[in-house]
Amino acid sequence: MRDLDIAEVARHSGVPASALRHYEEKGLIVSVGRRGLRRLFDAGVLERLALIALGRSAGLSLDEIARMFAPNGPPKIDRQLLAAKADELDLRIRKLTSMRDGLRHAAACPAPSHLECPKFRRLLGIAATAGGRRRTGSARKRRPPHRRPARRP
Amino acid sequence: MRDLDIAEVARHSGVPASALRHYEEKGLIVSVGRRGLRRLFDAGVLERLALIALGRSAGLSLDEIARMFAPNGPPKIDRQLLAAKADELDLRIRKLTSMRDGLRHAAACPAPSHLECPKFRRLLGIAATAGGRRRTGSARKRRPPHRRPARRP
DNA sequence: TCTTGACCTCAAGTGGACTTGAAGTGGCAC
DNA sequence: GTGCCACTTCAAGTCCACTTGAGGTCAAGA
Repeated sequence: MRDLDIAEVARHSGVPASALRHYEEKGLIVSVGRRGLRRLFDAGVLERLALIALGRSAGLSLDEIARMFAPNGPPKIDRQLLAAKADELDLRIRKLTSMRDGLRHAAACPAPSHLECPKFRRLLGIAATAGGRRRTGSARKRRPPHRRPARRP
Repeated sequence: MRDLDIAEVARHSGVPASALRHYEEKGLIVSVGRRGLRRLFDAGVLERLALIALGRSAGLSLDEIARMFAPNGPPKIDRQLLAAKADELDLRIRKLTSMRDGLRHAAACPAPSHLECPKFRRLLGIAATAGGRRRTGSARKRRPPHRRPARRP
């Protein structure tokens, strides 16, 4: 199979060229050369992109996906990570399912005010406990703060 | 019930004060006065915050949630929006479910390379079609671009 | 009266995954 | 030979829901 230039890869995969460059920068894909300035990719990149799409829709970050790929070789998938992600997904699915059911009910509930409907109130409870801060405040890199000139009195 | 100051609301609701200020700025909650500088909230704000949490975990943006609240009155919930969000959730649940199953399989699959496993390859197909760009490129506000000085030859 | 410290405001930072703009470059058709 | 134009690079913009920092204020306790 002939190598594909970035436009061809974009066309075949549906991934915009800017995203492809971004993936390359992050080490998720590798170009095999150039034609002029233009990147050339091995046809195998399409499979790799499918794999990336898979990871993304499973909720993996690009960094996590990158960790699954050996530097240049074939994907070396970490089974433990996979299983853990599956469990995570399972939890998310269950939360979303109660949300969906609650929402459906709320959309159809005849109670004059939702706050008077016991089902709705239960939903509120679910949201409060199961709902989530997504940002878990974990290990965030900090940058030096900005300064503002002192206010004149 | 006595009015609550922001710290009390934060304590009772689990929502950080900075977020409460943010919500007030966005019009999601309203403070009923001040004690000194300190915001005071009606106790009803707690119910409202539960409602907000509900909306958030259902995938609504703060703006969407704001639209559900009458300027000052009780929540006026848009049943159509709710139903639509429920459908959206349903779709997401289904995607996540195939992902989860695929992931589980991949974690256990004995094939030497995942790419050789038919199940895994099917999963790749799902990811490619069902997977998603979340950013749908819809009506994004643009700001004037930046300029860079011309590069010297 | 003075100190304390939790609040206040405003502006800017943060993460993640890209996208966009401006200016430069080079293969290819003519 | 030359013009086109799709590519290139780099930096900065975008979205969203907050958080953070600096410096200011004031109610309450000592």
